[in-house]
Amino acid sequence: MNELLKELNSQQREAATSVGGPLLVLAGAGSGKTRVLTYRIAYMIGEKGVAPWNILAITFTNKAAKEMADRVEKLIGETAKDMWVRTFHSACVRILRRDIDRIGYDRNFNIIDSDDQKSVVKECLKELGFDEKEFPPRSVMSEISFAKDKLLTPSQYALEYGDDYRKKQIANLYSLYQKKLKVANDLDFDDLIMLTVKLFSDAPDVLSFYQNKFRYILVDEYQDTNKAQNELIMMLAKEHRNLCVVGDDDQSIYKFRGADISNILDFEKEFTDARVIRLEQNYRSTQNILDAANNVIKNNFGRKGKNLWTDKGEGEKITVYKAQNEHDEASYIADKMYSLSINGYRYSDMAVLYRANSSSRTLEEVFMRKAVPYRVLAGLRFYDRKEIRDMIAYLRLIKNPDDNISLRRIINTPSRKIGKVTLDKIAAAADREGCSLLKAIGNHIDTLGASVAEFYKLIEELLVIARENTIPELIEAVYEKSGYKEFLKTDEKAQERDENIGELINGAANYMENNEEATFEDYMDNLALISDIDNYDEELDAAVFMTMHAAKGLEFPIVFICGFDEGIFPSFMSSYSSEETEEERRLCYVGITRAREKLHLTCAHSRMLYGKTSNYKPSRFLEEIPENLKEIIDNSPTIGDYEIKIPKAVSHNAPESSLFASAPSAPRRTNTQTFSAGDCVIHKKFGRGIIISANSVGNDIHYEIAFESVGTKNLLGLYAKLEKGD
DNA sequence: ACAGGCGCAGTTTTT
DNA sequence: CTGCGCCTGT
Repeated sequence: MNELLKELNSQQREAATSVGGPLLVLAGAGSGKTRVLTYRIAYMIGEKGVAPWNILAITFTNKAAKEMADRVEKLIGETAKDMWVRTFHSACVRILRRDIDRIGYDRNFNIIDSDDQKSVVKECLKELGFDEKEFPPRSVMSEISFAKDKLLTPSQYALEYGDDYRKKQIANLYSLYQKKLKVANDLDFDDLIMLTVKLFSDAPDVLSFYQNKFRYILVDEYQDTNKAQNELIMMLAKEHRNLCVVGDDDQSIYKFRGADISNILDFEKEFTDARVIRLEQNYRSTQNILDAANNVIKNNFGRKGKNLWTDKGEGEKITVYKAQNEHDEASYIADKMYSLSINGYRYSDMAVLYRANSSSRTLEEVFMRKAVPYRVLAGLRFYDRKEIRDMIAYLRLIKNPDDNISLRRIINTPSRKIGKVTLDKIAAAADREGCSLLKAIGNHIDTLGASVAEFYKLIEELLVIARENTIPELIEAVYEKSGYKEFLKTDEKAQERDENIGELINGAANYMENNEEATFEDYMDNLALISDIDNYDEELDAAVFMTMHAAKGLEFPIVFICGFDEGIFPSFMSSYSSEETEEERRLCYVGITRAREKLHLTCAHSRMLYGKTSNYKPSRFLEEIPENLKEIIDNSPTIGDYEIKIPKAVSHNAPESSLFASAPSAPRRTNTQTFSAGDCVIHKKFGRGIIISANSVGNDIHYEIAFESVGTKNLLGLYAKLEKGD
């Protein structure tokens, strides 16, 4: 154990070994936070004799939970399995499954996701006669979510905000929404937290059971907690007061979804005897990168204050590229990456970060054209795909036949000719008789027509199958007997969707293999909470594009951040309040500190947004980085250029090539020699090879070349500097 | 019940 | 410029 502690610096060691009482660890980016947490747990169990089952470690994502559990297990072995290392939500599900009946709910609840939430909100809007334009479902959802984050019930919300006309309406919607969920025995993600808090306050014996169980509590990413989550932790920690929270106020970037930075800022007020430890030594980046980050973030008020340092040395300057427009910007990035790849970097060492996902489009176009390998981390997650969500809705209805929300989703998917009129009839009956939709169908089976009767029979049949078969078999049966499989055949993406459902079945089989004791219910909880399959393929050698939000917690040797323009980053959406601008600045801090060795920041003089081209000023965040840390490459048009070229060209829709052919960043044609299939060529890095194919791409030629030493590569003539071999 | 056309709005996202 | 939601016509 003492050997282990030698691997920590003195602050880290102090954080790992201060076991009793409240502790706040302010862990700067790249300061070895996860290492401290895992060593701390190992130390508690190994040295202090703390029982693993007395430990609760809370994270936000499943990925983080899994990583922490794995690392602790590596340090101390199997016994680690007795700890709870869970996300807020999965811990709450486990608590609620045991005791939610104490507060008048059914233990067999289903968990719905935001897509279902939205359809319930829409139902509510319709029933109350509200206009979707005046009350966009998205904003109603987030209002309800904020209410729950603040632990406000519909009536408390109405009391608090009822003076505001709009909020009064929202309160009505919230109330109806809640009623619908309750009838369907569904909980949304926010309910999981809020109801656990309610359970703890209404049933003190349950609370004291968990207080006694979890004598040692650790919370990661504490700056991301909302009020409800904080309250939950405070209730649990109150008795034994062994609470260690780890976070970085400068990396709080989730206010928009309810994170309350005051939880971390006020921790010392909550616990006046709290010990505070700062981890400021950074093991990730060069000093120049850290100085840039420090200089940006110091413009924020209301922070705890921290200054990252490293013993790695200065490193390279930060390159700032001022592009003419977004195409030029993307070309710069692609070209730079290509030349780095020639100089020994792997593409997977490089990332492009941006403020909003929409930025990926131009990047993709340019990278595609230049044949620079990339992948985009965003897009649809596996469980968000329509076909998967439909299958899950069937499963949820089977698990909990009261689940009206799931029933509505699938009663006419695939089409069974059950439309609005029939559904309204069913809903009216259910309302009258105070039962679920499916029960109402059962009660009136003879009057609702053949297709409804057939649907009812289908569900009954599936309920039997669920009782007698394994989960993969059940999903298979749902897929076939519901007619979904047949229905997919007419879909344009038939094969892909079919494969996805195959993947769902595989996943279920895997889950059951790894969790032999698991029930259908456990599997469904797992589906609801582990909503993204980890398809991050580390092996694939491609540059990765993602938002700065998505990059939190990751690091790359080479980082490009694009869109450093006022209005883009910081986004004009956040220009109304200084609070929001500060959150943007924290996002900038997160982005910069992802880089290990080299950072490129780019802005563009003009860019097209929403179909309109306009001019932009460089981001204030660029100005906040001191001159001596930056190396500026200015490719923005001079005044003369700008007046002569841009307006005319744009207004006449000139082809891109005539506008930008002379852009200095465009690769210079140093070698106009071209080759065709069968020719022997020599490449500076890959050596001798034979051209397999040559296809012109724009004004360039795309070669597929079989090299003697490195195998087949795809290269572009303009970049590859090929010479004739013999 | 569904396809096709129009009009409008437009960050970030885990569970 | 997109994508989504509503409306209309079959």
